[in-house]
Amino acid sequence: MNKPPARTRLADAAFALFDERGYEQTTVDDIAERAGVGRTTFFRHYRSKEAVIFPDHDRLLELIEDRLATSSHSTALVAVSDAVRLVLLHYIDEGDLARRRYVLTSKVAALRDREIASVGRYQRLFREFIADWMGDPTESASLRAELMAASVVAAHNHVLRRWLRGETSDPVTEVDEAMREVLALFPAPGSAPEAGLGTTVVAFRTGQEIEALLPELRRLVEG
Amino acid sequence: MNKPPARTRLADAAFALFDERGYEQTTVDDIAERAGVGRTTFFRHYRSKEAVIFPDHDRLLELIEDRLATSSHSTALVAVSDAVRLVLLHYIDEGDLARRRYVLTSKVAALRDREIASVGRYQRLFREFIADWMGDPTESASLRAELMAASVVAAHNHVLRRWLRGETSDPVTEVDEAMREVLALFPAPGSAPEAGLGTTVVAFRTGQEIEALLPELRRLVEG
DNA sequence: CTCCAAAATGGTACTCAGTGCCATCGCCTG
DNA sequence: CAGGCGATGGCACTGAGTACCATTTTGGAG
Repeated sequence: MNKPPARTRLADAAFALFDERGYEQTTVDDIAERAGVGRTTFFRHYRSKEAVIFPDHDRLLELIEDRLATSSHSTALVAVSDAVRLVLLHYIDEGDLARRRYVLTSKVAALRDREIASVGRYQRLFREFIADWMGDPTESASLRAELMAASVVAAHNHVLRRWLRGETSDPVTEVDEAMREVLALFPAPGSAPEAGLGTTVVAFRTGQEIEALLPELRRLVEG
Repeated sequence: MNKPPARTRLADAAFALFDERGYEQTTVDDIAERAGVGRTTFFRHYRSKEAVIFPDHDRLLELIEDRLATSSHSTALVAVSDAVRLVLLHYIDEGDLARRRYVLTSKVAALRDREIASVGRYQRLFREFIADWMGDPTESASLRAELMAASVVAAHNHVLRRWLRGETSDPVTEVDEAMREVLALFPAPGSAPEAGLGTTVVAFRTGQEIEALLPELRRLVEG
């Protein structure tokens, strides 16, 4: 009966203690002691106390980066959807562990902040990728890239949280739907004018009659 | 010639030292010493080393909360735009200080994370406010609230960063424009049908003639 | 099985952020 | 002058994270 490797024992001990006493009330020494290991060994396996809870955040970043890298200009949006699905699937694979982490991050402000910061890095990747893809250095394009990245990440988080809370049993389908909804918000650049297929939607509020707006509408449509 | 208050001296000393040696290379003792005060006094004025750089993040949160609170159902979106403008104006008021902070957060990962976490709190406020405003507990509405909040915050950050980098001299106009663009992404639910005062016009870019769209436009306007 | 080298481990001492406590100083008021 | 009060400074403590070194364990190669 071989012991499980130290890394695993440490993670188990950490989560157990966090459940028992709370995150702040648990010291690294406590964790190491319960894992039957020296304090030094803890820091050798996990960069920090927080890192026990978010062990493979870096790997996840690489996963996204790789998926985005292997895409052509025409498949960019597919790559984005794929990358998002990849992240979601990673959490689902973790199963119970992800849910325990969620409980912790919901309670402990420091951990919530850390999580948000991680998400910020994902978002940055998406933003840069989308901006590159658009290729248009215009300020308006840049804003659109920012909005799109934010929406993509928000959609993912939304579905992920639903799954973590046990509000859905089919998160993958849901995230695909959510991504479709997000991408629908942002008209594919160039596709509408050229083919007459795409749809650009602009909404504003006014007191005027529809007929009074027709000239402006014509301008919008006919460019 | 009275000295400026300790709080100010501490902030000055901190920024000066961060510029000279970098953030991590500066200890709280260094800051206190240069400010000519005891270490205890530092922590009395700023909760942490990071807090010297983000002093009124809490006040900013309250500012947003207050502005959102003083709004009726029909002025919800105005409140959101206002709150965003409020935050932007706060940074602009800070002037050079905000720019120095930006330089720091661009260089130091820990500070960038902290900043992102702060933004996450703003976003949460907006998300909850928008969700309440929509009132619709549907999963689809919930997703839309999330997307909208993320977009609102992203738009603000986009313009703010442009101003911080000196890429615009009229950020307020830009943020208003950006907000209009964001709100245009999300068709206002129920606003058109209810009063007959406001008119929500939706313009599609499409291959069809405008006249062919009139029936649909009427339907949207007249509910 | 033995021996050796590399990897993993444990211990110790250190820096630094952050907290708690208590004594002190300056200043204002009655 | 006495008393109070807020701001300060010093001091000791906890706990995270780092650096270094000695020791043990492990996994091959012979």
